[in-house]
Amino acid sequence: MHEFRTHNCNELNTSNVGETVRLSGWVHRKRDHPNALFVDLRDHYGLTQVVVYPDQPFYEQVKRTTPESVIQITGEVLPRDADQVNPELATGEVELRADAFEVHSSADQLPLPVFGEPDYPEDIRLKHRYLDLRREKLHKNIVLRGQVINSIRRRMIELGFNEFQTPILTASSPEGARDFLVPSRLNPGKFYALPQAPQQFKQLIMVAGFDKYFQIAPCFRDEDARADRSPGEFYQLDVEMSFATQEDVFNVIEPVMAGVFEEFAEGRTVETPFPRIPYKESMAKYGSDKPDLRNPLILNDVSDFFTDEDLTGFGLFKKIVGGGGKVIAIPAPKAAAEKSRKFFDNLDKWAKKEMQMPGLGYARLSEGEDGATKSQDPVLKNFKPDHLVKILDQLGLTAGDGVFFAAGKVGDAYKLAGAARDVVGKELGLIEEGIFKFCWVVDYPMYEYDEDNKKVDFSHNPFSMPQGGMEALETMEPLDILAYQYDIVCNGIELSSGAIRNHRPDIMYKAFEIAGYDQQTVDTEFAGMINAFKYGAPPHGGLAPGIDRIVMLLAGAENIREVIVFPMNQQAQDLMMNAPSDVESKQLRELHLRLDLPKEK
RNA sequence: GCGGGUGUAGCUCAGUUGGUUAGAGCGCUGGCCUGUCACGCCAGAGGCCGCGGGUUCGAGUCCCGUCACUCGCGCCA
Repeated sequence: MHEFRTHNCNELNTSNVGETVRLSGWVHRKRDHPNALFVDLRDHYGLTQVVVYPDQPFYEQVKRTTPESVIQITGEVLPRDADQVNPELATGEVELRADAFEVHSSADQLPLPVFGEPDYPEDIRLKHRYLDLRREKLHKNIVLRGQVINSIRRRMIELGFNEFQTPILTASSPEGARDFLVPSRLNPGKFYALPQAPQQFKQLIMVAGFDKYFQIAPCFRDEDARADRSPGEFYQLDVEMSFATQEDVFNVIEPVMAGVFEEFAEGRTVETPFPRIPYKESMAKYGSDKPDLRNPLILNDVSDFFTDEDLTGFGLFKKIVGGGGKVIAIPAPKAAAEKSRKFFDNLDKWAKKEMQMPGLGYARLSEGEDGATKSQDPVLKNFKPDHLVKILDQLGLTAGDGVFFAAGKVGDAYKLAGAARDVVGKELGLIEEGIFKFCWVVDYPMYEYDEDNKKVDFSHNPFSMPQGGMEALETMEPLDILAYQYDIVCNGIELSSGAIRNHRPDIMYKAFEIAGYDQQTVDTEFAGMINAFKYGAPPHGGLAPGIDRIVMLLAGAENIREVIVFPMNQQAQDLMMNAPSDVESKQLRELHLRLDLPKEK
């Protein structure tokens, strides 16, 4: 007989009755009765009920065994009487009678219970992650993560992609997010950077002629966390292919994404094909470049209705529009009829508090004595009747409906409107459930105006090919130039960003020139890549869907920590391993570093 | 860096207008119970009410500060 176990805890059934077997696992629950002590024994696979009778010499010892201790039971598999079968359990038709008992490891009082699935404090969960990971939901999420990655890998290999590993210690890049830096011992004063993504490497792999590449790649960015963004590190399905148009990339990746989601959908619908939404349209309709298409609400630019105060009797919005701003309406169908005034006031409060905006206007629509739709709320109260009919007509709203107004500078107004669209949709219960709604967001602008530095800068990825190529760069207004740049969005979560790359040195220099970088800067900052492109580079493109977010969606998790085995907290600390930590001064000396810490408050 | 929320027993939470000895469930310890499977019943142990200051005759409760966790903003080519 095996030293530890002959079966796992999800395995025994009526066919094993009469066999003498051995199980090892954790003490999940105990139920103490005068005639018998029941122990639910748990391992990775499941639960088995062990019954210990009082005539056993180890009876008292088992009774005193603490939950989560690791024990081993050897004994005979017994059938259960029909009225004692537990249909919830795979092993519920049998139980294991303990004839021998051994403790592998006994557990102290637990900082958090394993049994049950209520919420526990995040810091305790993270500090004792190994306990948290024993809990059913989290354990399942992590197993799912492994399965999703296996499925992705299988699909990519079947499509002829080659998986390579790229360096973890690489060079800092001036573009993009803040780098994690690693000091070089052998090169005093110089630093490696952890890759924000294997961006340049994958393009060089194309230049090297490997044609199709993928990698489940670790990426490192020293930026602050969000619910769907872990601090520090995350994984991407990094993909690049040669001689590929944007259409080719879509045709390869869409079935992979849809396939993976279908494989793990468990009854949820995956809508295909993914609609394609130009960036501009996405901003106008959803106030976001990651629209949640489960939400039926569509934004409406009503700025023009507020230009004439004689028609509106409302000066505030006129002022905003006159100053180049926008007034964006968020319809709230049936809200006036079904929700109280508090609902509307709370959204205004939310805009002020959470979004740190001046406020969110609203109007509730009701039927007046003459049968016409009216509003007693400030924004629409003094509208001339004809004018009111026009704006309500454009909004498609009538008595019983509500409407919110986000007003301000163009960027602010759409940002607030987009966020409000999410909140209103949720509050009104309009978000479709049990479905994955994907889209490609396409035609991102190549450049944007950087208000901070008062200059034109790349809006996304400087290595993207501008639509129209060199001619566009030479003839068009920079801010009007689009890029072959695309995102995959699912249920309002940005899953992936990608592009057809700029593989032509001449176009590259020109593109950087427009953003204010001279040729020499390009030559030094992107030396590896720009040099490579001078020796024959294939047209190529790719993308990089976020693995953690894919698993998060499939697991139905609200937070990305729920799909990461050992995540860090919001302050990018690993509470279990105590990272980051102080180091010995010897280590610093070897690295030629001296600390210059901020003064204690 | 900024804004919001939370912080009371090992864990989840309640705690009235500021008023006696701060409670419940789970867990723990002991006892009882003829087979449970979220077993049940009885008893017990367990509290720097996050921390520091203030107001007050009196603070878990009010005020100020601070810390921790978290959500968002900034940031994230």
